Amino acid sequence: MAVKKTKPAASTEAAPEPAGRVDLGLLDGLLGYRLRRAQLAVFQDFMTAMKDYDLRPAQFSVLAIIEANPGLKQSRVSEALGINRANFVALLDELEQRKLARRAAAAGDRRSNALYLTPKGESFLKEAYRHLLQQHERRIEAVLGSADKHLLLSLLDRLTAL
Amino acid sequence: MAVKKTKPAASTEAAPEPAGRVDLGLLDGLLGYRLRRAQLAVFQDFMTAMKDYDLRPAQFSVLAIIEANPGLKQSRVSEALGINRANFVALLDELEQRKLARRAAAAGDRRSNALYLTPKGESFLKEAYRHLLQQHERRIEAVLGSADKHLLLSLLDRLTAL
DNA sequence: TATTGTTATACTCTATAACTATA
DNA sequence: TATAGTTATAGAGTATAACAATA
Repeated sequence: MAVKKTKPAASTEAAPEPAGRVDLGLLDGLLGYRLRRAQLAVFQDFMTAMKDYDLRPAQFSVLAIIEANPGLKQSRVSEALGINRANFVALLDELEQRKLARRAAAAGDRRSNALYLTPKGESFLKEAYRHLLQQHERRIEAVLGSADKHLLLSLLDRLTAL
Repeated sequence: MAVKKTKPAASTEAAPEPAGRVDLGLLDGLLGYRLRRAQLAVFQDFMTAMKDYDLRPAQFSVLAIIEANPGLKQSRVSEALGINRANFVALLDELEQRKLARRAAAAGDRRSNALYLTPKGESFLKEAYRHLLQQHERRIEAVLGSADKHLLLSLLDRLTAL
């Protein structure tokens, strides 16, 4: 972000700047390492785009699942996202306090909660998603292109089935 | 992993099992979500393969960087891996206690530590990596194939540059 | 007996501030 | 003044155990 230091000064004492690039060694061929770095970069970009909405990836995913499956039981939502049901409680509490989602009585099972978006939650999610497409996914397609993005998605799905 | 429940029993009361699959909704097209699921699956497989070595991904990455860049300063190692220098201290402490890596005086700067693998660390890393190739990367190539794995690596690199 | 939502708890990761010794 | 390593601390994310209500 700042001005690039050219640092051409040839000093007399041994080079104070260590060396050129750091060699990744064995890490270079490991898929997990490259996957992690890419995932961190994408999540960072996601959070930058959602900063004004105060929405983290996990929160967005909960809203998206509820929107697509209104009335789904709490346990099924957390399970679908791979979130421990105990940890899901506080996550949902916050969305409920923000009036984006709500817990309702589930038909036929008084132990369960059926989850729904509030009208505010519906419009909030739609607008957040629109913004996400314009900012975040747009930046991704700028470096990948549409064809390679879909190619990447299919490659990732094969890994998820590991 | 367990036996697949066929559950063909047609009960009289309304279907107790909610529905078929959960719809991912907006999540389906989001690259970040798919990336995260794939990364989690790959890290899980990595940890399974490294269970007997008691080596987590971050620990492996530190050993790999030091092996490829012996004598590199502590701050440069943590920086190369994107690990906060404050958090790197305990990580390195453990590797040093296990006699896999060591801190040495850096030539020309008494503030810095130069990092090296111990002979034990060298052979430990080599063996862990050999096992990783045989178990972990082998399973990955089984679902991806060599060509698609390299294709995936190049796609991921473009994202990391976001 | 088993399941749903919940609380409590602990352990890992990550992020920031501040100290020390050096530069 | 600035940097390298360190400590302390706080916040997320994640995992397990146990409880009450209900099935």
